[in-house]
Amino acid sequence: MTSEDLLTHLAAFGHRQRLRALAELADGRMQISELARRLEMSRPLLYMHLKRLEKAGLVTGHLELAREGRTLKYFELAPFDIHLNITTITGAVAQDTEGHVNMKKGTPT
Amino acid sequence: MTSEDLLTHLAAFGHRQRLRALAELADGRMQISELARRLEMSRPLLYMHLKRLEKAGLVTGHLELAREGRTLKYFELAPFDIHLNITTITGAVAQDTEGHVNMKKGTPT
DNA sequence: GTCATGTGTCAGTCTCAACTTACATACTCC
DNA sequence: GGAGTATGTAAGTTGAGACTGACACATGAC
Repeated sequence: MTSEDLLTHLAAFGHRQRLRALAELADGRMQISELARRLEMSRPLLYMHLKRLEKAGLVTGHLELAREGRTLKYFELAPFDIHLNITTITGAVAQDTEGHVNMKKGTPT
Repeated sequence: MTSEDLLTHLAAFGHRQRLRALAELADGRMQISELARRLEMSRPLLYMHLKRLEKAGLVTGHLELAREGRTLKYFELAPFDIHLNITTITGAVAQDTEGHVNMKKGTPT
């Protein structure tokens, strides 16, 4: 894991509302509007948080058609378990310095 | 661990320069100025980062008098190992809701 | 048709962390 | 007395993330 990835994860975790959202999803999948009501936050705001969580790979979302034809978007937890210790950190930072020549993606060959 | 504590830790970790500082300190203790030179960042800026790390309990700093009478401040790693998984998060969030009556310090009676 | 529900997004505002520059102090060596 | 190095801090700028409000669209029920 590069420090880039590690920081993406840490940034995703590092907010109270997102921790609460993850905790809610621990019970099972839930649709956005329902989750917004439970967390008592505006839907656009929750939407932003969920996007961030999804980008980090901590949750997954997918649209579904309900019986009535209405489209509902459900989010559910993705499994994760990050050990935050000095070994993880030095490893991540080391990968950066190793790849400092091609820190930008691409140039694989 | 409350979510307050968890967020403090996550915020402390969640910055590239602080990860680099932690990685440097993995080799052993170091004084501020030396560390600033190695990381190629301004001393006040590093100072701020170290304060944040110290507040989260990830590093410890202490002044020392060098032979020449000069005061040097050394920082060294504190042991830490946080498992970032859904159990940790739900536990932290649960502690918040338990104490939601007196989330603010004080007002005990 | 209107009303209620759902999703998706945009244009703003606002707060705070990050960062720079500058200052003060203390010590050593010349 | 400098000049050099160290710590500690304060004032100011800046940029990103958090947040609100409003809009668009679709569907079902009345």
